[in-house]
Amino acid sequence: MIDIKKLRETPELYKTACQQKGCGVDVDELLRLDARQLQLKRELQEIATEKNQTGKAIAKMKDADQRDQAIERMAQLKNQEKALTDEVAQLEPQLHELLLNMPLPVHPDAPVGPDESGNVEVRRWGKVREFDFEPKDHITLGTNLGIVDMERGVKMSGARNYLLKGDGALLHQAVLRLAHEQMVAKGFEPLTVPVLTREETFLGTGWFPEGRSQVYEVPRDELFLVGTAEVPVTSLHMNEILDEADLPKKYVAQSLCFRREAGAAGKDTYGLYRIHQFEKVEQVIVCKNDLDEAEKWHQHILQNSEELMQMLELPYRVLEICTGDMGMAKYRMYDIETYMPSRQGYCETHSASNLLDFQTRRLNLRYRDEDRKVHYCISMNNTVVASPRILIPLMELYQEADGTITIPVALRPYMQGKEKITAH
RNA sequence: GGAGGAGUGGCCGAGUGGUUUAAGGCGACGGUCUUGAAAACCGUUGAACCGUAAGGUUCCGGGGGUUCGAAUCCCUCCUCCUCCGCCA
Repeated sequence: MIDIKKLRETPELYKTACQQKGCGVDVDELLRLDARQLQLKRELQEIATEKNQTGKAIAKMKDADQRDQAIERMAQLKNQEKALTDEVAQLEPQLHELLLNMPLPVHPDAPVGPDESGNVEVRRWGKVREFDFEPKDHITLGTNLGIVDMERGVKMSGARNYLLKGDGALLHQAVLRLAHEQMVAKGFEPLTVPVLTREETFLGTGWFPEGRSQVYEVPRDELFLVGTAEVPVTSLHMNEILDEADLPKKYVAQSLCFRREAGAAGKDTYGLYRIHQFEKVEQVIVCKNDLDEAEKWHQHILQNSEELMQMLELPYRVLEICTGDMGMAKYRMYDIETYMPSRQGYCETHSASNLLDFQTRRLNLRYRDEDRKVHYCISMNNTVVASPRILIPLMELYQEADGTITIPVALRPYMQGKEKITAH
């Protein structure tokens, strides 16, 4: 949700944002409805004032005629009020709809571009391994080693489902545990959060209405399965006013994530890349409303994830996402892409977004500063690691000619010191 | 799943249709006093919106209704508590 006051002051800024992001709404229409709505509210307020006064007067009236007159006046006022209220009731959902779909203007340095082709590579780390044998893909490797089972996953749950077994399951847990421990060591507060949450958490974090089709519903209980812990973690303090002294809130949460992948039919159907259920360690920071400070934390959460990739010795690159590819809610966004041999390139494994006060406005998440003034917080988030997607580069880059997989040094403590995954 | 009870400001808590402008207390903040502190006393102490301002409006868990008038009465949803059942 954008700030309607800012929109009134600088509509051009928002028209630009709509253009740059290739989404959004008719700004002039929104302003027209907003002006009408303000006018109606003003008139309603005047009526309410007179109603209040008249109501109080009636209580003190002794004269019956006078009293009847006042009551009749009240009836008139109520009729007027009804007419205006009806118009507001008609106007408000339209206005709300437009506001919900109004994109957030971006950081001045964010690259402008129509789609992913406009994303800008910021840096690369690590050397992509050159194989002196024909490398296998993660499914072939995993199936041969008995650590990945796609067939039975599909048997039980349909396409895009899988299961991990033995050292595969352990490797999955090992990555998550390493990531989680690193974040706790950096001072992030660990949370376990609900993965079934209410609609308002999805609306508040900006997943709804746009991404509704991506989310599994449990209609009987009016709950939804989260696609990321970002939803419950960012919603944690919704409708609260925090103390500035308690900011920033730095949270890390590991959770299951569920995605329907509607509209992705036929895309990335092979392997563990695009699947319905996975596990993710997510970092979320809620800080005060200061652009410089937010930028600092945004870089911080990006760096945290890069450090983990470096511990895992996986080659990656950092992309700054351009306007057309970042989504309406984002102010600035980086992806980390990790090299995946079977996909012959760098593929997204992390996404670091600074959303400014876009989510916090929807969530009504605020803080009180030293002068006791109330402001909306700024929220941002980044993947620490998501598995099994990260197992793709891990298995493929660490494979040996004999079909075994060397376990990265950083993960060995989480796998009973084991160095290699072999068939048995 | 069944049966009861309850939601009022940062917290506790009064308020069963109109002098409520939500009493009173606690906490917090400011002041007086003090070398400093404590105590005592005095004062301040929610949010959103409209308005240049004065001021006004809305909010007593959410939504709807009754009434000239609702924190108060009715409906509904949510949340919490107690007991029973089930359960990792």
